[in-house]
Amino acid sequence: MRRPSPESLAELVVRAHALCGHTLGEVAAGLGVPVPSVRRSAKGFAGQLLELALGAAADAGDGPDFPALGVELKTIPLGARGQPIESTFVCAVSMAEAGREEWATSRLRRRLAHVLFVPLSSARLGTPGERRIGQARLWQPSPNEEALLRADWEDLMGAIGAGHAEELRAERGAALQVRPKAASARVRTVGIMPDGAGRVAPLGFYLRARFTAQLLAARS
DNA sequence: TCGTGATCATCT
DNA sequence: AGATGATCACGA
Repeated sequence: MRRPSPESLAELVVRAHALCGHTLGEVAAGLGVPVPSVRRSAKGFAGQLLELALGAAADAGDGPDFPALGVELKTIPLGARGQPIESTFVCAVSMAEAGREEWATSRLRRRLAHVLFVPLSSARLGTPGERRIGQARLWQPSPNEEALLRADWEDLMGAIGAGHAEELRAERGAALQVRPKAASARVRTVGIMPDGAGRVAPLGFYLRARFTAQLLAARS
């Protein structure tokens, strides 16, 4: 089912471009993978199918999806007008270590160092199998983009590290935002309260749709 | 249980 | 309509 790993960036891009114009149903059939019939239960299906199709590592774990290339894979749902319509999950916030982590070695910076964005029609426009893949784009943050991400990251992690995670709203941040990221709203994990360690709701970093729209529009 | 893959459901 | 907060599936 899973294709072999690409040996170069060029090979990865060729493979991604070969998928352009095809539906998830077509790709799944080629790999012998069943397509979920219930949309509500199909969250994550697009990303996982493309991992198989492009030969991402089976257990990337904390590392990039393509370890040999240092590249991360992200799918981007597009609305009828071709614009991203959802934010993009990047990684979990290290709730317990928010005060000690540094930008240069941060999980978020590592994950966004080199990304293959694969746009595809939104799940809201059809069944999972009908979703159509678009033109992939390999991206690395420009100095400007990195400065923007860093400023947001330092602001948000600063607040979390100071014990203000519970007061953070999704409105905070220009390119990034933090939002709940858990199986349910009742989940708690070890984090930082104003007076020390405590139990807090886990958060995740997301790229705002208007930020991904800009980077997809920029010329390679 | 947590992190990664995301989208859903609802409120404004 | 767009964004926020909540939720679903899966593997280690």
